[in-house]
Amino acid sequence: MLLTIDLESDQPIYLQIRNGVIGGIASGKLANGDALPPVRTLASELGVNLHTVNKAYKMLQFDGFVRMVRNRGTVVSLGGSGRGSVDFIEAAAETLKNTVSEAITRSIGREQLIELVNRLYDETERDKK
Amino acid sequence: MLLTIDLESDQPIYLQIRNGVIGGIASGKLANGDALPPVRTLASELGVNLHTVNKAYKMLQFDGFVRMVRNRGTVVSLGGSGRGSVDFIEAAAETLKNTVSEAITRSIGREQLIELVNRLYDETERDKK
DNA sequence: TCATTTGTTATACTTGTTGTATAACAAATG
DNA sequence: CATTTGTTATACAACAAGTATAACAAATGA
Repeated sequence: MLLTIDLESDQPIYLQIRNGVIGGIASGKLANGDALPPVRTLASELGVNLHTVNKAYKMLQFDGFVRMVRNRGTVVSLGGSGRGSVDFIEAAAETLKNTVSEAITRSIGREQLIELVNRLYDETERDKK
Repeated sequence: MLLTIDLESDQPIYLQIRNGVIGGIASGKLANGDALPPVRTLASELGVNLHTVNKAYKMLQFDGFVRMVRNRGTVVSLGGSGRGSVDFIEAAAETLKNTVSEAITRSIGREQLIELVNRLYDETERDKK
């Protein structure tokens, strides 16, 4: 199974799908040119509605991870247009800002967060190439 | 003004208030024992409803940042009980996981994210002590 | 004693988001 | 010409966010 979702999660299903695909690309399980399952197929496998998968795919397309072509399917397609890496860094800074603030109030030093970042890189890239 | 909020943000107002207070503590603008404005006062200053502020304060209390006492107000109170630092690290890992995945797909190396973490620590702690 | 302050609780309403359910449409393929 | 696959359009239910009011409870101070 390419993806699993957690209906109990506080994270919306369509975001879980989106993030799962991005995780698959990051870990090398999905490579440029690979086809994703058709929206109806994945929806059926996950037990959710077609629109929920479609929303995730469209977001991935908007962010430049895939291309959707009617009748041909949805294919991993990096390097095209889409939301740029500059935008990403800014968004990441916004997210991390809160994490850092809370870490400081809990006396968690930067070394610990940096160690966490390193660990997550290692875990994600472990099986890659 | 202790806090500013952005009504256009995709982040809920009560979270902006919560995060703003945590940011104030992290940066030293708010110290242990400092009183926060009464819910009605802050609500009026921000132009939002009393319940929105109350929700933020309750969350801060739940996470161990403040104590609310009827008729006495809401006071910064670190070090008590509340959600622990272990929980925080786990939550941070969950959040960072997606950021790291997306960074990898965009060929953003760990050095860049680590640099970002360092920058955010510096900016937050700049005026502290 | 009594008004004030401050958090607490309760009810109701509006708006937007998430997710489902159906159906039909459009283009490429075999 | 049927099939596949994404697209578009409604409609509906459930929930979250935010507002609006009102009343309650406990401590403080005049």
